[in-house]
Amino acid sequence: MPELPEVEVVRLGLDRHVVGRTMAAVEVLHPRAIRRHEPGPLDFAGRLAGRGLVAAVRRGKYLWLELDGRTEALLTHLGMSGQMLVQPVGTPDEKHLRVRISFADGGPELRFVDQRTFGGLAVTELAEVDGTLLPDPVAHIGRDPMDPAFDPERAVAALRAKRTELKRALLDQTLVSGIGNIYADEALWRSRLHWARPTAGLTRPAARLVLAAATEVMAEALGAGGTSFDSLYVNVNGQSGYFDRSLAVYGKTGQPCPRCGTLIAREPFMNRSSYFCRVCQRPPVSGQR
DNA sequence: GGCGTTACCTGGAGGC
DNA sequence: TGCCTCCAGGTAACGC
Repeated sequence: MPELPEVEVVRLGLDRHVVGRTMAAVEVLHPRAIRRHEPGPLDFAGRLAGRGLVAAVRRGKYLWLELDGRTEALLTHLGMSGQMLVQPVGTPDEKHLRVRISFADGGPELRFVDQRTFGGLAVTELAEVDGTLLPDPVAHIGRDPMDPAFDPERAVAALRAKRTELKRALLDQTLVSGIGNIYADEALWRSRLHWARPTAGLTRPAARLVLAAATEVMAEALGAGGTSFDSLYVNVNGQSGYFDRSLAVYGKTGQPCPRCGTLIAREPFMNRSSYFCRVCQRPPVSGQR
């Protein structure tokens, strides 16, 4: 599942393979893939054809390609299963190919492939927010820990100001962006905090600890090329990352905790799952978890 | 306004 | 073999 490290790997690939090139034609094979581009497929294709790509930028899990003139961008969110692939012209279409972008130089084309269609593309306006040029739909997203302007103490304060469960706050992209279910569970395990711990009453050191752990685990994952459990997550060349070999708790139900040996537990959380160690990560007293 | 819940979507895995 | 159900989960819309 693409979270911050996986999206950054894709951004690096786009920066290398498509920035500096001019789009020639855009083919939308599934309208849902551009559902956030309200004027529809014809407008989407028309606004991209003939335009140059000048930069590949990311905030959290959002990724965009700035268009020449720097007033618009091709915005992407990979959702759960989205891939941005750079493929030689003539390569057989992927089963779930949604959008194809060909280039004026006749070189490799850019393909948006998405099995579950939670992801999508849109052409959006760019506007300056807090000194940074952002697509409109990204304006409310907080800075991520890889952002040079990320302010850890501001994030600590925002986390402690919430009145909810700790994991729910970690997944809130308006506080700190880029953290998804996998890295939230790993960060909580590293900081020995239970996912249901209330943010109210969370000490400043504890908040610093869990945010530092999230930053650390995502940096390690980036170094490993991202996390992959199946063929759904790949970089622009179609290669999977291998950070999943380093995960301590995510998806490890029934396996021993790498720290104490207790079997890893799984509990339902927000229509998904939380993986944790019942001994290392003591549940909050009032929650009886 | 803040928080919690739900819909969206597809395909693999497992049970019967 | 075929059918059914469950599960994966990021985001936005909705209700309280």
